Amino acid sequence: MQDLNDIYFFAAVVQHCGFSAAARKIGVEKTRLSRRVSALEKRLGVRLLQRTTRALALTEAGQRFFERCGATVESAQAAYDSVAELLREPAGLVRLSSPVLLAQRCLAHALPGYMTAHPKVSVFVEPTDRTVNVIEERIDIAIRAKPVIEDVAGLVAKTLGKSQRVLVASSAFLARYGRPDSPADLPKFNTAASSDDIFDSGARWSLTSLATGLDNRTQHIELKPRLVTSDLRVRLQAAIHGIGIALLPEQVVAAPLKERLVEHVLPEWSGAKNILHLVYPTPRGMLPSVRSLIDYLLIHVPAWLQERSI
Amino acid sequence: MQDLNDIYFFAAVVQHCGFSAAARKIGVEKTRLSRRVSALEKRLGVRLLQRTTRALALTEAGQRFFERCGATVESAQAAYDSVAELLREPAGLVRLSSPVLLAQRCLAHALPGYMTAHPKVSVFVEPTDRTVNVIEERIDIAIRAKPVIEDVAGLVAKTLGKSQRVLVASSAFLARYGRPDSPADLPKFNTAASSDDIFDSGARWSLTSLATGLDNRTQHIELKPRLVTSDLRVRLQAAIHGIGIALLPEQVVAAPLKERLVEHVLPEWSGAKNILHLVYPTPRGMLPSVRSLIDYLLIHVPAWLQERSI
DNA sequence: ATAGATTGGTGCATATAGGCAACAATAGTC
DNA sequence: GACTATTGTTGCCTATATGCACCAATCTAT
Repeated sequence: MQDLNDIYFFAAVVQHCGFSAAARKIGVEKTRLSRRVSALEKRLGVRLLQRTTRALALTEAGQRFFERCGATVESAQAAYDSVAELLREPAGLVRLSSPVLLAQRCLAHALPGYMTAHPKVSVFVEPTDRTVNVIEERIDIAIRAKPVIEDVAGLVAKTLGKSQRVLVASSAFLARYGRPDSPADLPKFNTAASSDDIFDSGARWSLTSLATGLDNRTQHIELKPRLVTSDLRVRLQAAIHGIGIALLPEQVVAAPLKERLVEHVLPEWSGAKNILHLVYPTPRGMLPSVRSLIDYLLIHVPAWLQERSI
Repeated sequence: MQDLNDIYFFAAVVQHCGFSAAARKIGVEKTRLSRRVSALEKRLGVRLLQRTTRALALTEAGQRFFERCGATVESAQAAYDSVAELLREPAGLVRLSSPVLLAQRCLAHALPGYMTAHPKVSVFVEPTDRTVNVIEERIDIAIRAKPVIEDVAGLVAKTLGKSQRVLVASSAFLARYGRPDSPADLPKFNTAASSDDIFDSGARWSLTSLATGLDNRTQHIELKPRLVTSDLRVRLQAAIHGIGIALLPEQVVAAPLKERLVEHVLPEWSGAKNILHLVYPTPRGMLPSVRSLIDYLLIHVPAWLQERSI
């Protein structure tokens, strides 16, 4: 492959009818133009310009070459312009991953406001409860709800809020298998756990007593869950249909509790709080579109969390 | 303006899904690719690639940029290919200037053979008796008929043949004004001279005696011509119509002499021989098309001159 | 004419970019 | 699960390219 810069230099010399004129226009030394064009001719093995001290004329080869050069330089300029446009203002596509329920209940209401404010931005929402690989899956911003914020190199995390997790099960399940008296009883029951709860071969729930008093402490319970999935809705449905006891965010179970589809189990104990947070690649060279959506989410998601339950 | 090579390097990295793979494919050091892409990102102010040690993914900006890069690189390749095609074989346009009469009588017959042999070559013939400026007028090959071969820097000259120049005038002219007895008589007569004969304010004919003997020498005659033109046909017609005495190539006057439109004047004296020659720019980077036409002309024009009179 | 300004090109000192080797990090492998 | 191979990156040294000053040639203008 040849040197593409020489194409640009040659085109400039032709367009401005001379080395000196071109040098002044594009702001480089004329000696550079002279040498680059000479090198180009040498590599091509053809004279592109017939030059006397004063007159400058294209050869046939130069004419042909120049006709294509224009397109090349314009094309390159278009490439630069296209990213410059992304930098000037929020524009282009932003890929956002979010837990399924959050996407359905919060983002669905919050995003329209953002998109109206930034008409040139398109947003792609990937609703998933998986812990997505931000880099490989080309996600610009991931919203995650996990008990701990993982510290991955090259990624930045910002907390949006926290959500209590509580134990629930269906009335039918409790009627049939009884109720646990304490967290230590839980391993005797069928449970539906999150993939994030998995430790070694089993799962672990860290439960904290809500009761004010001496026993305000945490117990780590090892389980052999009957169902494991990262999907909240699946775990909720499992609880509703009597598969087992599930540990779910209180915002998620608020409505089912009200409708008596499930009821609290060990209500004085709660699971480790889920920390809802944003994750995005290091802000080196971050686009305005991504920046603006992060800023928007940092304001609106916590606000939304406070005024409603998910 | 930005660096066009970086576009190529970036496109290569994306196309081959990695720095190392691209480096191997296009034959450069991976370190170079790494540094060039980094520099490109720095100049653009955006991250184009999200890179971990193993995975490589385009950012939104990188995606946009890459979409245009392809076109740019292909366009550049097309530019190089277009001249490479001219170099591979005789092809493209060759611009040829020629004295008018030579073009009409010789080239008209000689060129078809050349063009049949080289179907990809187009020839543009500029028929003119002017001494064209080869460089400014973008002439690839000039055929000239002049007494002396000018040595212009950057141009090469090749002799095709010589043509005697003889003095002619119409019978009517001679009947009316009489005949010169010697070259020294010529200034008394009206004459039609070439632009090339002009010296200072007047014109000069250098006449050489053809007679074998002691007076085989040259006389330089200063004239005040009544008509001056570079066009042979105009001078010939001037002679035929009795404007004055003209000094014309013998091939040019052969037919008119036979038809008795003109007759010889001072037949034992002849003008300085015209040297018919090719002039073309220094063969540094000469195209096959030009080279082949020069070669063809060097063979066929002298041959044509020998077998016929112009 | 003569002088001045401008053209494209060249020699030399320097600044920059590229190549080699080594590096941390990771994926595959036995 | 330790090991190997490969990834992208960085330090250092050299080769290359650039910038400055100057040159011959040429056009312009008084």
